[in-house]
Amino acid sequence: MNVKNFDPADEDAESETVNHRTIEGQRRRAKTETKIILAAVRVFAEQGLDAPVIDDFIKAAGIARGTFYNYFKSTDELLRATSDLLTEELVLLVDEKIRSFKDPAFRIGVGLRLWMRWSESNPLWCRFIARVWNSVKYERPFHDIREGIRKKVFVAPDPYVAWDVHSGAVRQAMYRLGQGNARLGYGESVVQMCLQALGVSAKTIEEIMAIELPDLPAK
Amino acid sequence: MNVKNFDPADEDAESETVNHRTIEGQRRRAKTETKIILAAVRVFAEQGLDAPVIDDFIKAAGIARGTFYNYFKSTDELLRATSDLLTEELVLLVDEKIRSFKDPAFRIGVGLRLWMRWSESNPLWCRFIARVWNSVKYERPFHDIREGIRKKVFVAPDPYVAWDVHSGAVRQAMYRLGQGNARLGYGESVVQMCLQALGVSAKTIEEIMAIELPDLPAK
Amino acid sequence: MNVKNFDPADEDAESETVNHRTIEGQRRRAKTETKIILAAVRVFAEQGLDAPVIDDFIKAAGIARGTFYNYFKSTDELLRATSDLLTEELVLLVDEKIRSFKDPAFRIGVGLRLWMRWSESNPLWCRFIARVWNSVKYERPFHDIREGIRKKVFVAPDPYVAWDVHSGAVRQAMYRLGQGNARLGYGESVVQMCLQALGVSAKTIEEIMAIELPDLPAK
Amino acid sequence: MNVKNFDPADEDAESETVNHRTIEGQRRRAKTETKIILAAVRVFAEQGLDAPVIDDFIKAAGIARGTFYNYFKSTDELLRATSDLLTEELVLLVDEKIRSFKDPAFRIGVGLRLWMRWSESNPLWCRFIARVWNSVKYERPFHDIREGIRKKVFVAPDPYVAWDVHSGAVRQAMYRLGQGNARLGYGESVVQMCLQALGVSAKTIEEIMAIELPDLPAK
DNA sequence: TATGAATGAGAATTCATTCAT
DNA sequence: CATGAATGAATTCTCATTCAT
Repeated sequence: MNVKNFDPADEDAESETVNHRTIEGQRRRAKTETKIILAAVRVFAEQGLDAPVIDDFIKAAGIARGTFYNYFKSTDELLRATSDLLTEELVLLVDEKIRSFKDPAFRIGVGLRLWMRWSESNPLWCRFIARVWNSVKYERPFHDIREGIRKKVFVAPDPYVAWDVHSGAVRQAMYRLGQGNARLGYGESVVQMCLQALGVSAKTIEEIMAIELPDLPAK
Repeated sequence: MNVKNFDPADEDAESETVNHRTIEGQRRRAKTETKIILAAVRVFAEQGLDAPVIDDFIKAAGIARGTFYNYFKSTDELLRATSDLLTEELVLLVDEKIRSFKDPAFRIGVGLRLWMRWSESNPLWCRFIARVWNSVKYERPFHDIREGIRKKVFVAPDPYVAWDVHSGAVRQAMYRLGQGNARLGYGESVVQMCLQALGVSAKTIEEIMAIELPDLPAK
Repeated sequence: MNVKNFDPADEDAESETVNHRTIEGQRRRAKTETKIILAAVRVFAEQGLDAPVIDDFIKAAGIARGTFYNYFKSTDELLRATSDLLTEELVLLVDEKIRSFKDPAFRIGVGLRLWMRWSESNPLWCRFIARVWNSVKYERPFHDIREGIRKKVFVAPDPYVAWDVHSGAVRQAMYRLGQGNARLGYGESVVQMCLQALGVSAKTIEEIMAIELPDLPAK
Repeated sequence: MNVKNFDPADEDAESETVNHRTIEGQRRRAKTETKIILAAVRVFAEQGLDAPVIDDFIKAAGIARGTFYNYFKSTDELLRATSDLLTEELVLLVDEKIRSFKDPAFRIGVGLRLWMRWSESNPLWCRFIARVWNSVKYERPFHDIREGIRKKVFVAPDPYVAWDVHSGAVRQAMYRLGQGNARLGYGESVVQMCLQALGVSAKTIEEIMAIELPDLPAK
């Protein structure tokens, strides 16, 4: 999770990102490309981001060496595509479910609860996402945090610090879930502490946690 | 004083020679190892943590190809050793400075302030530590957090979640400082938010932040 | 004639192309493997069986460094493959020529005479075979020996001992011929003594030695 | 087992060899040298003759790298020394026990029986000896064979062929015993077949096998 | 003599990339 | 588009040998 830099200028980054994603989504349905990316998820999750070599991907995908180069010029490009695909789905889903909340604390809180629920049922996904964390592009929460600070819903010296603390905590939670040794209810506890970190009052936290979550579609 | 053996003839020239050789050997060994690690710091600084190859290290250290393998089996092992050396120093320093605080909130808070101050003047060090974060052995803060929760100084569902949120936030701060684009005072802000995350009251946070830090020895 | 499928449309261009690619690939693969092995024979001949390094083989075969590893993991594996190729030829030849003899003594005797004649004109081949002796798979002679003992044609406590004595003697003969300092008629003498070792009567030995051998194809 | 060449001139080789051995035996008592050689036996037996590197020997012997070079210039020199030491003991023993037999068939037969008995209780020794076979210097049996042929005790076209067949058979027996899967009485059977190979009559073989062997000193 | 750190030439191995089919 | 054999630069790793202590 990375806010590119400390320059608060690019307000419209979000809409562009969404647009980009949709188009990519279309193009990517091509059978072979999807096959490669899906195989890549496993490979990256198992071996990390630097270790795997092209051979690992083609074996996992069951394609020929040359075929790989018809789709990706390097493992790095594949990594980016994989990361995009895996994030896209959840990001769109979460953003849609929380659109109706006006209070940024509720958007952050409920959004994170949805995120954690998804995560808890996909350790492999967590392992992957924890590894690529700093190159994942997902800026909505940052904007919520900024808005929350402006509206005194959150207590923080500035939105960048708040974002780092918040996203760092979530990333570590992803890592933990990826290891598979988190206790039951771990995700909800993480959400509570993240809200507490943002200075949300105990009462509001309680309200947020009481909201009944909508069902997520199965992965 | 305990004299093992009354007969001085038993300690002949041979055994003294052997002893001398052994000690001398150990000294030389330690010297070379340090030389390699110190050179590695430079190399990692210049090239990043993944790029350098063994050739880079031996050139920087001014040693022979084979000598490298007498000490480390891979660049990864070297990275680990380097990190250990770099961490050890700060860990000892911090632990010593905060020993006198009885309140775990103060130990965590002041300890983290010292940690951040050091970090802010060593971006390279931050890149290192962010990279090897999950294999760094530093358990004192976890014990402080557990104690703090028990004593109701901290508010958290359980110490493991609190630790994940806390350490995740710090790690992300390390990453940010390693990038070199944090604003002035970033470190102190991170500390405040970490304390807030642990449920420390605003007043206590203020007290902790008001404590004048001792000077750290220059790196 | 069996036509699997009546509808010729099922076999579209794609599958034919794939099939063609596969066959073509296999052909090329076999060609390169043969090229490497044939070059290896020369290299082993010039340098002996232990000295040559991978570089020697790739230079002799005129292939790239990496290509070698597409076929063999080590020089040892190459040695084995080379020996297999070289043995196979003679084994098939000998077995075919002696098939008509009903008496195991004649099969062993004539087979060995053919083997020795071939050996005497190929010292290099002898060095090879002596080197890999214990991993050569050639079981026909053992079966002949067992049958011979059962039929009282051979005199031996048990077929395993007989086989060890017999094969040890032949192996040593291979070694001798590989050294290149055997006298004229050495091979025939070895055959006589091997038959004598198996307890064949002088008269039968004489008969076996009197048989005119068919020509062997030139190597 | 190697008779250097086909030139029957060096009649006095034996006495020189014995003399040489005795002197070597004295020199070799030096503690460290013996330690190295004894360790080398294990190493060679386990790894073969080409595979082991100096590191293997110094680890097995528990000495320093440099110390090795105070005694041997190369692994090859060590191999020769090891081979000499291991052969020497048995060779002297056997030669002494059979000195009284006037008939070369009895010398060969009883000598081989002693050799096999020793071998059957030392699989490690067999493995080693099988590997170095062709560089072991032991010429007494060759002289016996030559004498036996001259005296019509043995039936063979010439002593060199007889020697090859004989020594090849024994070597293979060493290999078999080294594998540890020979049946009880294997050694005696090998002796019988070796005598049969040399054309000794069934009756004489029986006599030779009936001789009660003297005890061998424990290894 | 014994030690073991240091050496560096040389050998083994990997792996991204090309390309004819 | 798919295939997979071929490539060779880059890198890793081994190991006999030296030498100061």
